[in-house]
Amino acid sequence: MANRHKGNSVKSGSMTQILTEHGTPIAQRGKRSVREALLHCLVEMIVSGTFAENSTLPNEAELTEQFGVSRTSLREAMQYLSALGMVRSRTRAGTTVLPRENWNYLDPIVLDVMLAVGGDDAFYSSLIDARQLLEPAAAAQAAANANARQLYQISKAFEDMVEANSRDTEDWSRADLEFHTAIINASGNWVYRQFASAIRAALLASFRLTNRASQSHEQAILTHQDVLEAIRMRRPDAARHAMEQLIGVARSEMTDALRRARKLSEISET
Amino acid sequence: MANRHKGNSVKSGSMTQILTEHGTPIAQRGKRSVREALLHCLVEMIVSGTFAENSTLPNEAELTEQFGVSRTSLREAMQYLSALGMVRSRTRAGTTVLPRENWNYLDPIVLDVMLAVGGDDAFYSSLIDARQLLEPAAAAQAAANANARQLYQISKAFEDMVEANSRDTEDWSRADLEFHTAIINASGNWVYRQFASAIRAALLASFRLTNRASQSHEQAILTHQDVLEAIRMRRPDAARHAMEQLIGVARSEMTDALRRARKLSEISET
DNA sequence: GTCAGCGTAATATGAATGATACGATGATCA
DNA sequence: TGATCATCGTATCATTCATATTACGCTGAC
Repeated sequence: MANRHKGNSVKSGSMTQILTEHGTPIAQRGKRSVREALLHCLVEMIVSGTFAENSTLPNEAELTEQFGVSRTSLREAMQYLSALGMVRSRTRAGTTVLPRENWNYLDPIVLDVMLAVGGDDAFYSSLIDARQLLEPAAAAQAAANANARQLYQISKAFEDMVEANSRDTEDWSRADLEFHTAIINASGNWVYRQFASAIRAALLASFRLTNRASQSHEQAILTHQDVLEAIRMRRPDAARHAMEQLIGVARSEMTDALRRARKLSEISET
Repeated sequence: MANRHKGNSVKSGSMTQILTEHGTPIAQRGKRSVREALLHCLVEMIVSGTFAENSTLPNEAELTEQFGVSRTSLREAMQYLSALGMVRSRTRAGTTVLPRENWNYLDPIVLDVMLAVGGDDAFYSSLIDARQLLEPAAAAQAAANANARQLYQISKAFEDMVEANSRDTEDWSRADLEFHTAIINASGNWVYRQFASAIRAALLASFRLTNRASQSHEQAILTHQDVLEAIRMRRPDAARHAMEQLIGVARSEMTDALRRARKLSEISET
């Protein structure tokens, strides 16, 4: 699965041009701008290993030809990549892919690709471990410090969840996501806030992996309500505990889903 | 203090050109490349509030003129900024500064500027809160999972600290920093690893704020040793506890230093 | 004959300039 | 009020020059 990236290439005349997922060159992309499409493509190729860590990328001339973009666009995409800690360019030496430990995994683009490529179990368990550490602390801080506006946002998200309960739509996901984001924001800690994107990614992944029964929605609403009430009542310890419970459920759901997914892929391979 | 940024400007003829901290235009910068200098300058102006949140920057033509750089360099810097979540460009609408909650504070450049500009107390307390939450967890994980190479790196960093004890030089800081980084890396959790840069910044800040007496070095070595031993002996709970102690000390040192710094600035203002 | 040292050429990124395309904004007109 | 169009600023492309670093080759001494 790891090497199933979207960047295929096709011989046309003497040069090979890299194509996007729909078989169209980047030049004729859909809605996305050149830079966006190119960037996404590059991130994908790096994450998937087409461009391995510590390897040197083809030089700018080759890349512009392969992708069919101007050098300007390519270089701007490279600047973005270097801000993500994925590449480093030096004159004459070329552009090299940095080791993964330098990558900014919290960037939405990187996370998206990471989830799409399908990381290993360690990827998901790291994510859930981090959530179980951070979110209870954030909830406690929120209970201690949240102002009126922040409390409202949390409550609003919860009400949206309740309302979306019956019609099991995308609204539920959005509200759930907003609930957790609002609590982190209410914590008032900018470091915790940096993780909002990671938690967002974790939730999106779990939504995709687990097809929640609506019965489990009822259960989830109760758990979320515990968190909300504790924060409203300004009881940090209660909030922390309630959030620990909530993430505990999320963890078991996630591991179950992963086990199912793994079993499924094993069957299909035999 | 908030608006004391390095980007001064001077009238020369009909146009104003922005100068760097040494009074030299970016064009004649020292070692740094144009992009680096420009980027640093822009980040500084945004963090310090010269370009306020949600405000629209001058258009590219004006900026190129003010900074004395080409449009290429400016745009590449902008790409980097947009990767940091600090700006967003749209055709015709111009490029706007995004609200702080979107910024990637964990990026070394942003952190550097943040520390240089001198954030408020909430900035530092968030940092230390996050450390107290994350590092004990990372230490526990490291005790459980670290492989031989990772253990060696932690030990090596500790030995460097011991060696640097007498000569109270920069070596101590480097070793201390390496110690904490190595533990986080050994945790095997990529989410925790994203914090390495933040912790690095926190340590650098504390080195600058607190002029540790060498007696406190002796004390620090003992505390660090506790952590190291616990990890070596594969005792997660002990490692967690030892790290909690360590960060507790760091916290009190930091708050003391901040109080002193605040008092000092009050005196100098009267 | 081999290797150390130095100078130069080749090469890839860094930076500047000019031109064109595109899309959003806001004014104009029916 | 709503559709159309002029305008302005970013997006993209093409081309050129500058700069840094690598790599090659030359020379000379041991």
